[in-house]
Amino acid sequence: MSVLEQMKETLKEEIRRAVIDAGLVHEAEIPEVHLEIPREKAHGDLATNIAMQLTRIARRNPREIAAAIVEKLDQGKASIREVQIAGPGFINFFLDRSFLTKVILEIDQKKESYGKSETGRGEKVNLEFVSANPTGNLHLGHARGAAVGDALCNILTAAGYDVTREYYINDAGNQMRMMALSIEARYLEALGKECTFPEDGYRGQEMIQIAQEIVKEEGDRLVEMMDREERLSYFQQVGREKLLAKIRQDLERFRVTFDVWYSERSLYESGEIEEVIGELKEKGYTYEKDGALWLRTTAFGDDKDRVLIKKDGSYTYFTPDIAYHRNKLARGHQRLINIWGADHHGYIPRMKAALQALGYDADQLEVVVTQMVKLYQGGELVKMSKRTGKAVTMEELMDEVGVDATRYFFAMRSPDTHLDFDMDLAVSQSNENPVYYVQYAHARIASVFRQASEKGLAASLEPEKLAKLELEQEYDLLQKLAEFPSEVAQAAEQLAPHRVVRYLYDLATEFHSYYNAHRVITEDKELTQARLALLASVAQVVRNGLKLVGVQAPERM
RNA sequence: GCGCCUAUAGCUCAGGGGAUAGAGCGCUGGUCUCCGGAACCAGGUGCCCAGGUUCGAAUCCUGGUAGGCGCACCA
Repeated sequence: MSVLEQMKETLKEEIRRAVIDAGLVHEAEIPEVHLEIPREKAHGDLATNIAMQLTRIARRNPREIAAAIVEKLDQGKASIREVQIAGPGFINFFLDRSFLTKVILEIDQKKESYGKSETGRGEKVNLEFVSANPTGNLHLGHARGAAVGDALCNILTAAGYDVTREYYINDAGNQMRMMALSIEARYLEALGKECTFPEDGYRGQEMIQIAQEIVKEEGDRLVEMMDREERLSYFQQVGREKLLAKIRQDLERFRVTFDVWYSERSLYESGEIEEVIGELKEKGYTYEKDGALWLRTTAFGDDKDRVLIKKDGSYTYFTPDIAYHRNKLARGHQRLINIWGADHHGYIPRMKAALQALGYDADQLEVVVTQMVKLYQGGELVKMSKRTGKAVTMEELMDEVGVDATRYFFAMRSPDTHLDFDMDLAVSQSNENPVYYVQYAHARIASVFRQASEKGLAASLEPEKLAKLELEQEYDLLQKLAEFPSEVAQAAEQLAPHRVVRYLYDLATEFHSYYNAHRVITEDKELTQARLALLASVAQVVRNGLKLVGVQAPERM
């Protein structure tokens, strides 16, 4: 637990005790004590609304209640410098400044671990994201999913969850055949043979490229292959490998890696699909109609029942997916988190229904839906079309915008905002671009340290020296640094990576403001050493925070 | 028609029961003998509409309106 968290716990306990001592209400009636950081600095470092919450039970006006509580409070116990009653009945606490310099020691001690917490208590969480079909390259929307998913994994891990990062490979089903047909057409085309492109084929450039590679590697020997099915199976196999390799390569460049790449096909091979159908039948949630096997998902709030086995005997996409989710749970994950694009959100109720039919709790599956991304370039909306395969690929995005800016821009917004991605802004190396603003804070500090070491100066952690940090802005910075672990924990609880980005931006703002107003390296050696210690802490937290969202913290830029 | 997401400043977005609703961009003016000006400081307008719950609503509920996305024996 961080120093701030410890202090808050102590203070909460102290408030509870004071409420009881004041004889306001019975112990069992006390609601949970909330401590919040007030927006307004004049309202102290921490505030509680407990007096207002108690109005109904204690049947007195909140300011009176607050006064009674304050009277019983032992201020020394929780590093409190001053207590005020304000507004409708808030109790505002002002912290003892010396307490806050402790955060510098804590950061120095924990280094890259500062920000971690135990709120997740080691709970096993499976986070599945991207999971794009191996039928083409990754695009804009996948990039958002990758940025959000990876940041969430990092944040949940930091908050003490045991996270498995997983990619589900849809390598079975119709789309794989379509992929093979598309490559076949491109292959024949590359050899100058007559062919018609399949109507719903994949028209992306990558298909042409793969076909050309195959021509290079195999020549025209596949044309001679008498058995077309055999040929298609070859294209399917090779296409899968090549496309998957490219996906993996793009993701790695984007700094995203997975613990598990789970193949849909393996569920066919292991018999788990048959198994799960058997289980659903056994539990009585299936029925036959029109030659198909249905799952009664309406029993769990879905709009309509869903087909498991089509009348041609094949499975719908849904069926292996049920087996897959069951598999993830069977592997010991208490919690499943999926990152899905908005175009799949209609799928959520049936998946939750299926899990309930299997006897699981609907809440064990949480789906973070990332809304659509609109790309703007030169002030114009960049049009995309799935049908023609014309779309901005993740690779192009990385080439043009860069990984840092792309990841920052996606992580910066709440997943459920409909995002306007301004490429000109993301590319611009100017003050308009928020990525550089945060990175610049880090580079600037690194620069100060280079200057300092030339002069033989280094940070000092001696309490007498740290006590020289007496400016209001230094105090604010220290407090901001102290909040970092709970910010991360909150981002984890709310599955909201943008909170971390927000925090970093605010921290950078406070730092830049401070840096502009005060010199770090001065004639006063002890003060210089103390300020260097403060800056080292800021740099460490910026680094740790950027790491969570997958953005680099440069020493120079 | 039904479902999900969204609606906050000119634009892009935070805030999601509490005290005077914030930030960036853009606009205007200012800071620089000094550690990196990709910086800092100052200045303006705003919670889609109507009801309801509450001591208190931008926040929760209901009903509208507008936009996005879904509504397959496709994946």
